Amino acid sequence: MTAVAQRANNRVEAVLDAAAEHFATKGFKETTTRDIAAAADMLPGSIYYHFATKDDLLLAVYEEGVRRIEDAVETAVSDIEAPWEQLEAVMRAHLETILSPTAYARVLIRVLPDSAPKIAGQLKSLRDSYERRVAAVVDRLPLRPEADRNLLRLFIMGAANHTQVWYRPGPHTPATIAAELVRMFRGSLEAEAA
Amino acid sequence: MTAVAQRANNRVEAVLDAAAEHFATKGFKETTTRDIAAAADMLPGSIYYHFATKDDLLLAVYEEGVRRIEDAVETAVSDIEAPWEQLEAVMRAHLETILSPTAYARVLIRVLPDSAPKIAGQLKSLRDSYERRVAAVVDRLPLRPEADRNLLRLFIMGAANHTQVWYRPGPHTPATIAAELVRMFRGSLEAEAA
Amino acid sequence: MTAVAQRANNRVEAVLDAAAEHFATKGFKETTTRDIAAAADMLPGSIYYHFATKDDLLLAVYEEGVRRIEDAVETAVSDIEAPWEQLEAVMRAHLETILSPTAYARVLIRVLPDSAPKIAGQLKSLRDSYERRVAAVVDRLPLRPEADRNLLRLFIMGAANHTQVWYRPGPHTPATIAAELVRMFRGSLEAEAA
Amino acid sequence: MTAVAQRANNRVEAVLDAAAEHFATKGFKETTTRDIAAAADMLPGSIYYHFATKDDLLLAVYEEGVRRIEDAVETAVSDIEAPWEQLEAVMRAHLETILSPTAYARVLIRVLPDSAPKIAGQLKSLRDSYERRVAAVVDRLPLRPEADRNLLRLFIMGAANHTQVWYRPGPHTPATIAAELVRMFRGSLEAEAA
DNA sequence: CATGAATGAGCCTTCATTCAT
DNA sequence: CATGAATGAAGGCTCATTCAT
Repeated sequence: MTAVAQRANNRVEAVLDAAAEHFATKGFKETTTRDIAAAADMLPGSIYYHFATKDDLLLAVYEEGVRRIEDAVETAVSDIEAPWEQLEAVMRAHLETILSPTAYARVLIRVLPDSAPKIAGQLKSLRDSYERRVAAVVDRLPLRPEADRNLLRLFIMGAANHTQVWYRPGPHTPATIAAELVRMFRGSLEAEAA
Repeated sequence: MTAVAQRANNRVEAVLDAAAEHFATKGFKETTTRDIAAAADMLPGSIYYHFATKDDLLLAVYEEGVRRIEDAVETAVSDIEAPWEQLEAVMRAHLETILSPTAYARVLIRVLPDSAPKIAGQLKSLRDSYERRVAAVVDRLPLRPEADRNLLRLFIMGAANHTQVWYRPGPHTPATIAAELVRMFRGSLEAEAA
Repeated sequence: MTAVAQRANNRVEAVLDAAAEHFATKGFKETTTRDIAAAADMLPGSIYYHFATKDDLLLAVYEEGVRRIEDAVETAVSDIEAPWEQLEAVMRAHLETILSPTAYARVLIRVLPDSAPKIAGQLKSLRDSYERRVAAVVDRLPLRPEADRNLLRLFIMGAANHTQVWYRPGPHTPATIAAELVRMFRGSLEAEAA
Repeated sequence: MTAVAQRANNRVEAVLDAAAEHFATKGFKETTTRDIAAAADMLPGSIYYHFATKDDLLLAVYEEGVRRIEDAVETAVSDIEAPWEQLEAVMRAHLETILSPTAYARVLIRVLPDSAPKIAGQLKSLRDSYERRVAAVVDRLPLRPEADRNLLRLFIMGAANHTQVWYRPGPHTPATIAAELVRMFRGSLEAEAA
């Protein structure tokens, strides 16, 4: 990569970082393109050299967010075989990602797809893509016959994402929260060992 | 109440209903005062006869929303003594309220307090007020010693509120969801009977 | 009409007048909505209370322009029976209208339909409507058999509209120009009297 | 001319061709410098290596347009002596040029001088230069004493230029149109042979 | 009580132009 | 010669809010 291309990438990334940060913190509508430009140390019009519309910017942030959280999850899962331990690893990676100061994945939770009606469909697809990855892990869990696997997934995701509202650094860490979360469900739902 | 005052109230309520509906469905920023006026069958300026600002409208909706959900919970809890059954009743009332087409309480979940920075503090207080009511019910649960009561509450609320994103009328109802939700946690956390 | 409605109409007309004046003089793209607002003694946003878009404004001006020039032509033609005299009357009315300081009809000639791609079709329809009215008059002319009626109409309209580029008040008036114009074509094209 | 200078000329010509094409088709304001750059297979900034401003580009196109149409007219007129036949040859050359897909001369008709206020004077001069050449031909016509030579010229030019609006390839060609046009005026205006 | 025209700050976006490389 | 990232003024449009009636 040439020095020029390097710098170019840096600027795009700077814009993207700034956008992610603002979207995650204040919301999509609440963020102005001027906010983003200022945070990226650019002038208002300059953003549009790199992104055609504000919607496109959100889409790019979403894509990067999904890439990051899927990567994190994939890595976490890679060398774990036991289903419940796998779920815990996933939740730990999930929480670490959506609670990290790096904003991309936080946007996935904070900004609802219909904040940008024109691209709502694409945003939903991105969310779904990730959700399916998590579902695959849930699907491997050995559950008591009467358990509703679908509800389990929805409850767990709801509980996990809600941390974004209340979590502050303190005694609990993403890791301990993930452990507790999985433990609570596992206790009632795990199939009896044969 | 005089007939005139009655009519006045009707207009205020019409505005409030319209605002709640739109806030719950599209979000605060995404809703224009014109949207609300049109839905209340008024002209744009007329809203300001009843409410000084758009923020005030949101505050009023929040207040009404808290009132309603607290009422629902209070009623649900009133003649149940057993702690876990009480929690289930609370969750049932909670879900029925935030999933009901009547929009007030839905706004509590959908619209984050910092959508309106100037009144964010007041909005948070209102949310907290309700959250404390639920906490009181959680506090009565007999839990195993190692269980984290605080996390339990946050997980449950997260899981419950998340229904707003995925719930569609179908085989599950707020009642069955509440039952499942409480059952899952109870199984792992309930203290052994003496 | 109430006094209020009267004032309202006045404001709409003021906007329309200002828009017509600017469109006719500087062109559509070259005119800013701020120009129009200033000329109508309003603030930039105020125009949008009356017209949804700048395109709509152009459409309204076009409509009024067609209405005026068609009225003028209709009146001119009404009590004349002789075909060539009728054509002269039409051309006189046409020239008086497109050269008058009142700008509406001038816009029809000056602003091409594809200045506003989204409404180009509607603008063309409006032009065509008028063009057909003129064609009806041309169709009544008794011409030598070898004459091309269609070309005649196109030449006459071209010559007439071009006055907008060169005409300045002076010895010639719309009336004398119309007379000359028709005379030039009539001499070569009129069918021999039986 | 060196090979380098040759290539340089090629680039200038490419820009000019692209500009002419776009100005003629969409208008001056409606064309962006990016449109032109793209059509010339360059990057946005590169145009400015060859032309200082967008206005300069228009000026250059105008100049080339005048050069071409004057050349065409000069050639057409060169070996014809009879005045009316000369006029027909001029009109044929004129129409062929302003209707040809090669865009330079089309711009002269399509883009009004005050599209670019700063150079409007120069653009008008260029137009006038050509107009005078045509006037010289009209001046040679033997006309009846009462005919207005000036109006004749203006009518003819108006009718001819208007073809740009309505002409589509079909039964008529520039040549047949020119013939008809001159015939129509000649019939009424030609002085009686002595 | 309500109106509805008007406001004006501010938003997203465009685009001719610049300039370091 | 050409690049391409960046500029910054300006444009069309939105919308919470005001106010005379």
